[in-house]
Amino acid sequence: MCGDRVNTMSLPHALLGLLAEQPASGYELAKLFDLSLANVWPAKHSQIYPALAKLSTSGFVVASEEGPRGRKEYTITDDGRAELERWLVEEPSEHAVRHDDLLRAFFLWTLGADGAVAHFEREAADANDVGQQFTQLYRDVDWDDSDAALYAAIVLEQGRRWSAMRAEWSLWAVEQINAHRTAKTLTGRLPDSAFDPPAE
Amino acid sequence: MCGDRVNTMSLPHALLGLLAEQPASGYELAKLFDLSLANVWPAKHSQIYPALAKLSTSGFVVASEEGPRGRKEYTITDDGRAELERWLVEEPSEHAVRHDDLLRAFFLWTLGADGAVAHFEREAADANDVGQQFTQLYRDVDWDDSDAALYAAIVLEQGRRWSAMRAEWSLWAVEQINAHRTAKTLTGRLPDSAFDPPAE
DNA sequence: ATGATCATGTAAACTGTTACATGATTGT
DNA sequence: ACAATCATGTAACAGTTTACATGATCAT
Repeated sequence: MCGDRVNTMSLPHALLGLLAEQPASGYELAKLFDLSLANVWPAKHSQIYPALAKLSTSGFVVASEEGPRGRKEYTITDDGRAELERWLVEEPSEHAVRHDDLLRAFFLWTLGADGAVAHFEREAADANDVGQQFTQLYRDVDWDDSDAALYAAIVLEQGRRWSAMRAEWSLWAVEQINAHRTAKTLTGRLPDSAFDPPAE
Repeated sequence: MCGDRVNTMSLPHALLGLLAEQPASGYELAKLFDLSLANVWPAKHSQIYPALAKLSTSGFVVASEEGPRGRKEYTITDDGRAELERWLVEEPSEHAVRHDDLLRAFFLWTLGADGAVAHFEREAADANDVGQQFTQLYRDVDWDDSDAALYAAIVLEQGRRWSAMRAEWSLWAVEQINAHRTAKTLTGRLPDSAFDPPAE
C-alpha cells in the first residue's frame, strides 16, 4: 500500500524476518532475539517495541486487538514480505563490522611478547569454549524439518567455524610472535606462510 | 595525573593505540583509520576530533602548539600509555558483533532454495574477492621490522582466514540446501557433518 | 588562478543501551 | 501472599554517520 522502504539499518528487517515465519508479540520477538539472534543481531525490548510501532504505521505489519495482558500480536503483511525480500536481494550487505578483539590485537605489541602471547593463548581457549557452546546449542535445539530451521543451522555452523578459525589463528599468532622474538634480530622478516592464496 | 578511566567503548583506546607508536594530528589519525583500521574499527574525522579533545582534557594525550594549517600534534602521555595497557589487559572483549550478512542468511529461506543458492554463490565469490584484496594489501604494505608491523600483519591474516572461512562456508551452505531440497521429503534430517567438534 | 590536499571543527539525525516505570496473570 | 513471568512502554544517555562549514597551503 505505502511503499515506505525502510532504510539501511537492519532491525526492522530482522523483525519482518521473524514475523515471516509466524505472528508474534513484541515480548515474544524480544525472546527470539535472545535465543536465536543474540550472536548475530542483538536487540532489546526497548528498541523492539518502537520499531514494531513504526513498521505498523508503515503498513508492513498489522497489530491484533489487545489480548490478555495488553498483549498485541503482530502479523506480517504482503507489503512486509515484499520489503523483506527486497532487502534480502537488493540491499548490499556491509560486512564491515566492529571487532574490538581485533582492535586489541592490533595494539598488543605495547604489552611486550610475553603479554601478547598470554593474551592470544587466552583467546584460543576462549574461542574453543565458544565453539563448544555452539556445538552444544546445536544439540540442544529441537530442530524441525522447516526451511527456517535449516537456515538457522547454517548460521550456527558459521559460528562454529568462526570459533575454530579464531582458535587456530590465535595459536598461529603465538607461533609468529615467538618466531619474531628470536628471528627479528637475525632476519627481521614477517611471516610468508600467512599469505598463501586462499584455496578456491 | 588524573585517573579518569575511559569507559567501555573503544574509540579513545584506538586513538591511544595509534599514538603509542608515534605522535600524530587528528587528520593523520583519520587517515590511519581508513588505511589500517577500516575493517576493524572504522571512524570518521568528525568523531576523532572531539575524542582527541576529550583525551586531552583527561590528560591521556597532550597537544602541541598549532602548526602550519592550524595543525595540532597529539602525543600520548604516561597516563595515556597506562590507560591503554589497562584496557588491553583488564577490559573484557565483547566479541558480540553485528553480522548483517548472517542476519540475511537467517531469513534466506523466504527466497526459496534457488534464490538462497544464488545468494550463497555470490557470497562465496565475494568472500574470495575480499580475501584476494587482503592478500594484495599484505604485498603492497611496506612492512618494517617493528613489533607494530608484526601485529598489523597478524590482524590482516585474520581477515584473510575469515574470508577463506566465509567462502568455504557459503559453498557448504549451497550443498546443504541442495541436499535438503531432495532429502527433506525422504529423511527430513539436518546435516550431521556440520557439527563435528572443532579440532583442538 | 585554480584545484587538490591539508586541516579542523560543529550540528543534526539515527541507532542502540541502560535505567525507569507500570501493571496483569500464573503458579506455589 | 508472594514471586516469577508476561507484557508494554518511555527517557536519558552514548556512540556513529552524514552533512554543513571554514580556511590555509601547495603544485601546476
